[in-house]
Amino acid sequence: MKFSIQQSDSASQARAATIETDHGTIQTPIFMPVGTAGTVKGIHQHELHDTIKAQIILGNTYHLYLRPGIDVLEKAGGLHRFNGWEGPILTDSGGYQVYSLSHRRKINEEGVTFQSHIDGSRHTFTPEKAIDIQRSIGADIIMAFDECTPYPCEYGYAKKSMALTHRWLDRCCKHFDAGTGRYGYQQTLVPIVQGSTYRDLRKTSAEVIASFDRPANAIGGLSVGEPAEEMYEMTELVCGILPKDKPRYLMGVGTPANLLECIALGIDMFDCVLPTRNARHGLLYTSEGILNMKNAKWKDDFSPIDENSSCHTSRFHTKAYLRHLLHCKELLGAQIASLHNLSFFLWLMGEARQHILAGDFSSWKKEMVEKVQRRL
RNA sequence: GGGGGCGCGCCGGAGUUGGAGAGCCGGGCCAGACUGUAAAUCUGGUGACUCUGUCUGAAUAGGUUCGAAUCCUAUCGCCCCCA
Repeated sequence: MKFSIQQSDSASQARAATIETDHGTIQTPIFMPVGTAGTVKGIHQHELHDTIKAQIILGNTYHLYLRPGIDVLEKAGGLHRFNGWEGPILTDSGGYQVYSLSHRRKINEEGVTFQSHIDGSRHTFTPEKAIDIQRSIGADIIMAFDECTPYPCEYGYAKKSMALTHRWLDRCCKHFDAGTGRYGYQQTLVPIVQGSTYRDLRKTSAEVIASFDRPANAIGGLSVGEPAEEMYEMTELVCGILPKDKPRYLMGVGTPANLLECIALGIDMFDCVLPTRNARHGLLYTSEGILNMKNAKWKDDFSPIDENSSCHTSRFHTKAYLRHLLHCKELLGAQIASLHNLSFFLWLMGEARQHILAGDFSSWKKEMVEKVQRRL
């Protein structure tokens, strides 16, 4: 991985940069669509490439390990070959499932034993195993195995959990550095800052993570229910400690406004299920604001879904038609809405980059944050 | 034409065989939630009103009764059987 900054914003911590991987170059700031089970739900690979202009997508270690299974992915020649996405892939390590599936796992020093949400079978994920699985999946960017803590989280627990995540990181790095990629291209391990919403823990964690001196760094454990202001506060604090000359990835964030605010704090990479999940549930993000496409008021509104969209489909189809599809639970409704939201998120990142390069990011951001939060 | 059965909420079903109902389960409809995806999911609302309460309500109109969705009569509608 090679990180090059083209332009740093003078009025904020925002920067426009590139991340080079063996599967292509990523222009930052970037939003990475989430493809948990080897697919960005409802989106075809050619749409990811041509319409949405995705530059990198996610996969998930826990989910891909359970299905289709690592043996299948290895036989396929890795996830890129398996799903036909030729760009870069980042895999989450399963650390988020420690949080989201907390009622079906047990955690100890060695690792985490999950009881499968599919068939109830038990599977132990150690830091070493999480690395091995991600090696086999063939992700370009591999995440360290961590514990994503819930919110709210008691100070004592947050501190112990953070220390455990740090010890696991040490094991991840040793195991990763002792191995090699299976498919002939470079893989990069990225460590994750934890520490819940406590300033002193976040500071400590950021310092520890920075000291590992990996090619990129991530911030986890946020956007789990805390107020946005707390998320910004922690992000700002951590960005002030993580090295400037390496990409910073804020995991699981967020809304369009969250993305813009966090770009200003120095974040380069984001991922979030919001654009795809909310699309399936009828919520659309546009440059003019948020609209719930299922609302009765769109019943006979024959104007385009979003006349300003970079996505042809959103300019071609009407609100009334999309509302109809969503009400009927027609698959095409979820597809169109997902295509729209992801197109918007990627467009927004592209605009942010252009304004950083042009030197007017901060004024543009202020105006945009207000617009994207309006309810239409 | 004769005989039998059944009519309650926007729809379907359950239940009610003289005594408690704005009320069970689905669906629809109306809103809301969703942030490294157990999520095409989940939550709430859905008679009216002057709304912490009050009123109306079991096809329609009468009747019996202390009391009727329940019993009786008529009318209307739907379903089944016979001709």
